Amino acid sequence: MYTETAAVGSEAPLRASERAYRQLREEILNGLLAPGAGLLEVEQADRIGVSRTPLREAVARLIADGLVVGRRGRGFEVTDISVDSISELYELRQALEVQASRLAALRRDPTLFVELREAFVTAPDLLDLGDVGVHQYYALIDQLDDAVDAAVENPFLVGALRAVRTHLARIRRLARRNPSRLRAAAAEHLLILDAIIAGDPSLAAHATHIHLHQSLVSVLAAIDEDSAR
Amino acid sequence: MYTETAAVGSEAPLRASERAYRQLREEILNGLLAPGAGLLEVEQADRIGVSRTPLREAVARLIADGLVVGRRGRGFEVTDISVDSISELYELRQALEVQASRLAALRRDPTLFVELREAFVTAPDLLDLGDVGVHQYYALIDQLDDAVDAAVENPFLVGALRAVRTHLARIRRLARRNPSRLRAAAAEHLLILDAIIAGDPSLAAHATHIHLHQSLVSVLAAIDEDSAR
DNA sequence: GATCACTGTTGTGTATACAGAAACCGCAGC
DNA sequence: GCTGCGGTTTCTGTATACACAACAGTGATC
Repeated sequence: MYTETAAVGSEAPLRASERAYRQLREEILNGLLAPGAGLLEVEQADRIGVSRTPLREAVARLIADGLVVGRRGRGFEVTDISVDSISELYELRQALEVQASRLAALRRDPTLFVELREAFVTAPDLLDLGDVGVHQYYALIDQLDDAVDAAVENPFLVGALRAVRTHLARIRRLARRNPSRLRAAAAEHLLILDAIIAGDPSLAAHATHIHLHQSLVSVLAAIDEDSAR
Repeated sequence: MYTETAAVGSEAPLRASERAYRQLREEILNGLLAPGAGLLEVEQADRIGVSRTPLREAVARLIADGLVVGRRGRGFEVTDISVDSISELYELRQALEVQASRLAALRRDPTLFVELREAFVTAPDLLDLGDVGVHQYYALIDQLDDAVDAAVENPFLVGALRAVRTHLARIRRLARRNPSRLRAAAAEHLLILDAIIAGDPSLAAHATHIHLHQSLVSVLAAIDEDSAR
């Protein structure tokens, strides 16, 4: 469920197992270690520069995260992403995010969300700024996620959401969204924010439902396009 | 280090780390290791009869399960269950089970659920049979859960549900339900089953929502009673 | 020419050794 | 009596050694 990551701010001398975990995780998420790639303990331990003991701990955490599966017999491999698994992930995501939005609308402190709303109003302009703008746009979404998480105040729910977002990050790499979708998404986010600010849980839930539906449709279309190309 | 391989025919020679994991998990779930109990690597490794290496792997998995938290500095401890955390868990559970019921209603093969329905019709009679009957009743609920899981056919969602059920098992120990609640629950389950059999996702969702609401109310009341006693 | 058995190699699973760090205890100082 | 400090002890984090199991390659047999 939630693999506790040590506090970020203080750069204490990182444990070897933590280093191995972060590096492998990073490499899996950004596609450097491709889905289905077979990994061997010794080989990876050697590469990362730690001994097998901490590497094993790292792999155990990755397995718990669902990023890696143990292989019958020998070694382990990076879990692969099928189109089916994307729809499945979104079914879970729907359930969690809808609930989160609902609870956020009930428990939010409006001030933070009002601020975020202002940012989202001007978000579409970011998309004219090229790659940097898109990056800022994604950062804004992360802020929204964080704000919702904080408002929800539920470790179980937030933990489950975090797990989903981990897998989502891999999917995002598969199908880069087009600007028109991002513009539409900004509008949808605005609607969700309005509902949360208004303290209307039902509206927040439905707005989130719609947003995720559109998101899934767009992701699947993008992947379809890519594979047809 | 010998593991009795031939003891049970179907049992493959269990790895030490797996043994340690199962034993610790079991002991946490049935309350033998109380919430907040502080555990030391060496001490536990010694007790279970494995070396520290596999024990550490087991503890890592327990942390991922959320049953255990690393302690600042030294050792680790069993996560404790507050009344707040029960409500929080149910907020997650709501989201997941409602979605699962909805999807089960869409995808179910009716035959299995019709069978289950028949069993649930006579379930209240089990409650007159004392402890054995109650046990059978719980087994029936497990069967329903399994049937829903199978029908949903979504590893992500089912995985999240499994995690929730793990924590649920601990809560069940805190507040044993009274027979009248179990009788009411049987009726609620019947409603859910009917909705799934009818292939009515919306009804299944709402029936599940209600069931879990009642379940939470009853659990909280039971705990309140116990603590007042 | 193909299949099977045997053996060498490689990799995992586990135990253990060692270093560094955090808690504990006692003592001195206020 | 309480608090701050240093030594001691114990525990964790990591590396390494070893045993067993799985795979691959070679040779023998049909």
